Amino acid sequence: MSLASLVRKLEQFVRLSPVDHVILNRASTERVRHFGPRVDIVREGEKPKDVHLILSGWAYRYKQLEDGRRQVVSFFLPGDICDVNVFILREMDHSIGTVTAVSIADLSRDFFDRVAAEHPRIVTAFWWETLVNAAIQREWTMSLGQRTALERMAHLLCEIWLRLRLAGLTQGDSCDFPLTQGDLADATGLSKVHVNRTLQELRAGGLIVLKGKTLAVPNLDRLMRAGLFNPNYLHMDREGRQLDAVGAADAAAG
Amino acid sequence: MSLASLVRKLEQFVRLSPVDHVILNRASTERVRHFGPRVDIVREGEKPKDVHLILSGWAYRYKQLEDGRRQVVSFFLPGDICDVNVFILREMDHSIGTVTAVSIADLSRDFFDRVAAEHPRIVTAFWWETLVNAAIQREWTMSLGQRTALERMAHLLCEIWLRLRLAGLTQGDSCDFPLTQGDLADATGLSKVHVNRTLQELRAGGLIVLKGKTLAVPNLDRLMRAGLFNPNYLHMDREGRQLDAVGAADAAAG
DNA sequence: CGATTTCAATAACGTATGTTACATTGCACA
DNA sequence: TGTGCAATGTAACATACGTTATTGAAATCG
Repeated sequence: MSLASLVRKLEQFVRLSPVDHVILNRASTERVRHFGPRVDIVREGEKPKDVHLILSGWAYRYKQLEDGRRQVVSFFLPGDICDVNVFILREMDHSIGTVTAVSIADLSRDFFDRVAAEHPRIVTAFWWETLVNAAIQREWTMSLGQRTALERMAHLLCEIWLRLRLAGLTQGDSCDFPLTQGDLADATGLSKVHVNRTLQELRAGGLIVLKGKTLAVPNLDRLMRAGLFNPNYLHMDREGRQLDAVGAADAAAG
Repeated sequence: MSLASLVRKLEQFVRLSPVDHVILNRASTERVRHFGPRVDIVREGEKPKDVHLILSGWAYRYKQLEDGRRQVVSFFLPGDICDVNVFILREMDHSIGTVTAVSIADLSRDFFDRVAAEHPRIVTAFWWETLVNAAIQREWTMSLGQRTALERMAHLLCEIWLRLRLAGLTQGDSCDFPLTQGDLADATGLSKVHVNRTLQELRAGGLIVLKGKTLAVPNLDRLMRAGLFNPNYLHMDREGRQLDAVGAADAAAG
């Protein structure tokens, strides 16, 4: 639909010039594609051709073993960029599939070359995106290696919540939440049955309200404590600006 | 000691010019520091100031929970670069510690700015490094989420083996291996006891010979099968050049 | 609008891996 | 050249989570 989420997110970190806005706007309207829900956008083994910018909808990156075991290795929310500069690699080592209907803009190699030469702020912003995604992946490693099922689930929900909030996609204490328990199982490395048990436990503790495709987080602090969640790895701050300020601004705006 | 491993590795992917070599050589001799074994180089919460290039020795990145649970999220081998452009972030979200004695070269922000402007090959090579590290982190997510203890351990050993080989640090079918079972436990998310059981099982199957600080892999193919290891994620190939060619060249040279 | 499939919920039972404890080996250093 | 501490090895026991199966509730669709 729009690149509002991307701009909102990047501007938490760097101040973009009016020209930068024009550049990003053009890049995100030129080559747009639409996909249905539960469909593959990119398959492991393919030659990466473009960088994908999620304009709307949810998607995930996943890997699969020959025997069918499947791991979701990251989620893409609106405003996320799949992988800056992937096209220098020969083939994809993972697949990307949609959760909901998704609109993406394809960013070409040329686009990046031009940006690199002429728009240093955007370059910095993209490096920020790259480094944060790396940090998220490390935190998932931490979760899968050390956190219990309950902690892991709480942690994941906190992360998604904060990322949505940064993109301007939460309303008060609730948000759209299109993931099934199967998706959560693939992302947390738990069985579907145990995901169900774990969600029940979070509900019983009043930590989440999850019904249909809506998630509410009545008390983020408590959920964060349950997930041993330290938001530092999301690097949602510019010099002199704290995470709380972001949240407060959001609350005031919404 | 030297940047031979870095250059060897990068040149598997891009062909660097003589000038590029000079640039890298200067960068890696200007500001060198030495550390003892089992020491922290960087601590979570610190302001990142430089990018670190490992000249010699092994190190790891790790994260820790308040109650002490600890996860190694990646290993650094000679020739590895810790995180291109980290200095744009406000604070480290993880720590870096040494396994053995380590020599590192600190690469400054200025260095990257100059390289970006004048040495496109090096930029491409650094992007390759960045993308491969991201792919490795995803593969660890896969391992921790889906692979059994045995598969996980076999997979990790394959990965380390191939990375060492690419850096020119294997001799025939064996290599230095300074990790303790405790390190392996922190990296695989298993207990030390189960790491021991798992190594015994790999030994019993003739998949590894691990004694003292030396690892031998008598049959890489079998170890790869045991770990459900697909080397694609390491992207050890340039157009028209296959992984096998790399291995063959190495065998011939060694 | 009924038919069909997907998703969520729950129960009974199984197991891979964790925990605690202690013995043994190896290696750094006095 | 012992002596002490870290690393490895092993056993007995505990448990968090997986597996299989069944049911009901919601979406989805012809």
